[in-house]
Amino acid sequence: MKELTDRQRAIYGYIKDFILSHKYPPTIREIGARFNIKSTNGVRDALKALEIKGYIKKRTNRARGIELPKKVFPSSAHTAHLPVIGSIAAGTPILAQENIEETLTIDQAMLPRNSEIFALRVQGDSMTGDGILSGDIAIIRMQKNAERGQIVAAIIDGDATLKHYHPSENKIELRASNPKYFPITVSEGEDFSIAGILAGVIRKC
Amino acid sequence: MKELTDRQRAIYGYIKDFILSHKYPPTIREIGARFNIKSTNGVRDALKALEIKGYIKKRTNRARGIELPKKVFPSSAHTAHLPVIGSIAAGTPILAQENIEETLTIDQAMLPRNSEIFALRVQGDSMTGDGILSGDIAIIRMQKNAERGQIVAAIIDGDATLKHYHPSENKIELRASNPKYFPITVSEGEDFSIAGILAGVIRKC
DNA sequence: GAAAATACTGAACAAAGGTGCAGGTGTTTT
DNA sequence: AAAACACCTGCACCTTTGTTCAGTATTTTC
Repeated sequence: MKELTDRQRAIYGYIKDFILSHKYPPTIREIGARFNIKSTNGVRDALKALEIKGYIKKRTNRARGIELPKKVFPSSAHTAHLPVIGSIAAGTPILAQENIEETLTIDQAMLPRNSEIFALRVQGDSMTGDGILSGDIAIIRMQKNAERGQIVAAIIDGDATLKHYHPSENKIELRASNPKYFPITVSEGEDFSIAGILAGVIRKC
Repeated sequence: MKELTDRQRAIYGYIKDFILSHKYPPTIREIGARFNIKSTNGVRDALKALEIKGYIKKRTNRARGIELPKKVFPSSAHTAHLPVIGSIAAGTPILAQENIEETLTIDQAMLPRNSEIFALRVQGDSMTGDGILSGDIAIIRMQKNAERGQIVAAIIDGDATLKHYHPSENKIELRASNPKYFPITVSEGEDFSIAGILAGVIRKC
């Protein structure tokens, strides 16, 4: 990649920061205002140079048409944004907007591929035996079924809870890993479903 | 936050995905084209509803003027890349290239500010009492000193280990949180140092 | 059963924002 | 010395894009 002049580097940096913080590119006139360039054409010359040198791309005749090549955002290629669910509002789908507490960005290497993921803030100490503490964020791979013994995010009566899954002939046992809690037994037909299985844990100390 | 109608949710999802993949918001006409809405006003009604319900914001009279609240769209500027240390090669600084196993990208919200960070792959079950299992990645904030009881990454004889820090007058006790391990006692002058204190834990199941 | 909200069509208009042309002044390269 | 480049002014023009007005039909809410 060709060297930039000081002026070009400053303008390029402004564009990059602008897109990162605003989520949309600046207009030619906005760039001009920032650098005291009175004519739109002054900016266009700079953009032309940046495009020739491969730092930006332009969609012609499009408002806010500056694009950066993907490699400028290394993270976006290898990171995933996943919604963190606090509690689940009764009767809503898990990923409904009102359940989303915040969004977390993590490395895709941390996640299983080709699957839908969300994160659940853990409340309570029922799973301390598996190293899952209250306040941890559990990463959940969405799936409707689970195998015996796996840790599942189960929805019971509209509340989400992490437990070991132990199905038997006509009922399902959900076991905590902290011995002070008794297993929960769910009969078929009760308001119960599996939201997904545990794929990871994140804790901020 | 108010419930969305199916139509509104679909349009909202399109806007979100569009911004995520393009780094700029769609125009009213682009949304209309996607949903076969022939009049710009059909889209505007939907956007008006989304704005009233708090899902989007609009910059009036601005091209591509749809914005999402921050929590929906974490900026990729807010991610950090941190080196993951497996074992520590004898006599090398922790962050020496040969110690770095891989690099992890995580949300800066997960990290303490204004401090140097690295990550350590945990070996062994000595800290299970604190929910730290073998294979977990411990996030360490680099600092030379620690307070009594904190979990520190300690370097003893060139090996890194996580333990509770319990200094006394002329020796330092490093305690595991798994009762099957005895405390390690280090006298002053031994080859011992604190690499940092525990700031987080990440586990891939 | 009326009022409000949802979900559009269609047309016209206005502001925002990109493009093109005609220059100008230095500095660097050939 | 000529050519090329970096960096700029000023203005006109035109496309893109947001806004407004008028109207229709259906569903939801009170």
